[in-house]
Amino acid sequence: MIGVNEGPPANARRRPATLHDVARAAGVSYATASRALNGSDRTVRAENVARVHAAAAQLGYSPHLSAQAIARGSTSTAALVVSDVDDPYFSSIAAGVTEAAEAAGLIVTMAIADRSPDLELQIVRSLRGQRPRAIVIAGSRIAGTETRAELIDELTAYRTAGGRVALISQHDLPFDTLCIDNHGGARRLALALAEQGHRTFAVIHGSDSIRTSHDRRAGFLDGLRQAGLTVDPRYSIEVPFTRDGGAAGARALLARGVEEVDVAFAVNDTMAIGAMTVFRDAGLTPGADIGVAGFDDIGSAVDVVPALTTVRIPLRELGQAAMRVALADDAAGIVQIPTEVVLRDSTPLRPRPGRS
Amino acid sequence: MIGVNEGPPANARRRPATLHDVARAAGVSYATASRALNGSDRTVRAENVARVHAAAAQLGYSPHLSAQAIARGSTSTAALVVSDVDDPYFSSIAAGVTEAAEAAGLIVTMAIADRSPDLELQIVRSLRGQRPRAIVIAGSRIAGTETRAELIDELTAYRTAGGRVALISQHDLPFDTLCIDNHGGARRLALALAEQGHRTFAVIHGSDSIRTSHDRRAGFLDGLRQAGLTVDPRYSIEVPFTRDGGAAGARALLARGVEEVDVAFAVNDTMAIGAMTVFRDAGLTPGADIGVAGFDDIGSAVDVVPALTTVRIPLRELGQAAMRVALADDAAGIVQIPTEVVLRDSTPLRPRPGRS
DNA sequence: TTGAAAGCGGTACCAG
DNA sequence: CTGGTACCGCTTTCAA
Repeated sequence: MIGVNEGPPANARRRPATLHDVARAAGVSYATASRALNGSDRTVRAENVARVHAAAAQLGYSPHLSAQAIARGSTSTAALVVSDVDDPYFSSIAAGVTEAAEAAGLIVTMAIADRSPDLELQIVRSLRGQRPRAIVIAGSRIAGTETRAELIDELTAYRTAGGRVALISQHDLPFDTLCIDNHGGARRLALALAEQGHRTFAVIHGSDSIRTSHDRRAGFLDGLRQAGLTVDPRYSIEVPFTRDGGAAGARALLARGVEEVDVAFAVNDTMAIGAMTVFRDAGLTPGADIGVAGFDDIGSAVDVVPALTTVRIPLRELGQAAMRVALADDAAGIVQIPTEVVLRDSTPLRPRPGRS
Repeated sequence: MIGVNEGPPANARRRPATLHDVARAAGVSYATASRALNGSDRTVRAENVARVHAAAAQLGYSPHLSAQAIARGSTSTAALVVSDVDDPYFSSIAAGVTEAAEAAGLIVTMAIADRSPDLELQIVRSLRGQRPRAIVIAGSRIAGTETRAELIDELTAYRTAGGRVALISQHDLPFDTLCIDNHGGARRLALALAEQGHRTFAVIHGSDSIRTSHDRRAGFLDGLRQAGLTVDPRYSIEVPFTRDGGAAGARALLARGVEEVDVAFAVNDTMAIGAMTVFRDAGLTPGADIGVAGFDDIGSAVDVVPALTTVRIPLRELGQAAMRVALADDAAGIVQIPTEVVLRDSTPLRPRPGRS
């Protein structure tokens, strides 16, 4: 068939076939082979196309993407930065981002910033070298970080060079941003709970320097205020923004006496779930003795018992939207992602009897 | 300072700075700039190094990784293929893989095969063009897939060209593979449950064409056999290998009558959790009226109520090990990843009273 | 220690 | 429609 019979034994470690090899094997010129294989406008005789493809298959040719990138001046890569894939919040977003990227024919490069602004900056720097078509960053920006300015510089340089960036939930940076309506969602949650008759609340939250935590807490308090209610400062507990933080918050709450509390609102679902476990271990039945609510609606929110009342964020869609915004030609500015209150069994329909 | 003052307005869309620009700005030659910035052996006068670095910073220079890759003949990328990131099993693995890759200074490219062997093949093909240093594939291979041979071809070509591959849990392919001890883990689980006094079991499993499901079921039956027990075929239920599949399995079980069943073993945790929810909705208390056990020990296994008895796989470590194996110089063959039975509250310490 | 220049694998323009 | 060839951005001999 095709004349390829020189070379070392079949399974030796061998330099991958180049376009040159393919062209020679097919008996056509370099340029023709290129056109037949990856050319945009096909002006190659059918017979030659066939020969080239046959040769390529025979040789196991795979176009060198880096070489293409350099020759074409653009890559087929998009980059994603998350704080931690092994967290349902981020993994759902990552799934969405990846879907949208693959739909656009892009390979996605993922980096994990491990909740460290320093690492995040370093990652963006190194990612920039890849010349991805877009960079999507999902993470909980920490207020007043020193690296903020440097991150902005880096992203600005990237964008100036033609790159596109989209941020998830880091409002205050000058780039297209998808904002979750943390404040509004938490506010509506508070109103819904007040409507159910709950009167006494605890808030288990992270540091106010974590914007997300701050906004959710503020929104919740706002909602309560709207309903003519407040939270006793004793019941406002700051802990790490994690499952174990939520558990610690619940323990702190127990120590301060929890008889009065109708509902403990934890600013994210994993914290709420951690808290629920602690309450249960202390002999309380969540949803009966004490209500618990979270935020995010991660997958397992429906699998815990009782199912968790929360504020739903369409995480996967959010990820998709982020990549689409990044890839779009025109700037999107701030895109608000709506949230939705989901009342489940972890907050009883009525507060415990004997209350006002 | 450094003489850069031609060019369009500052924030226009501008071609990213090249090494050439940097060299000119620093007043040194192209080669010197290269050496100062990314050269391995530094034989550049300190003063020039400083000038070059200053110019690079000034210009926001970022080395073009594709160009480096092509010039050096090797990339700084590793690739990961998973079935679905938005699944705690895979996201934990992905976290581990990424950790190990970043530790090795590699950027990771992640693709999602969506549990489709076709897509998986297509992904590997396209990934090969990236010339990653290693490809790690985590997915549940489906027996007798037509694409199997093509996948082997593709990976073989990749490896022949100097690439390294590691597979997670797809025993029968001729590449380094990390195998989870599914059979052994399930067997030991069965023995442990038998030891607790349980006698009647149900198995909720996926299609036998899913290797993982098959092995776990077989192992479980083996363990029971060792304990002189069997599973009534009526209680062996085939459903999709997903959470909803588990739920469906539980419903089927309820329809067949569940009074006799001491423990329902679902071949993975998400299935078990789905089943547990169905049992509860049917008025049964998991862990009291019926035992439930799973496999994997995903993060939420401890947060469901009752906490789930399962077989623990060190998922994150598994991911790390996979990348390390892939990156290592010498072939590892088959690496067995041990599993560990974890008895929790979802399987009561003793079977219900009134049983033998 | 430095500069010039030959690649690396492809793309795309320009004549034939 | 096809072949020749000038790049793309960077690394790395090879001389100077």
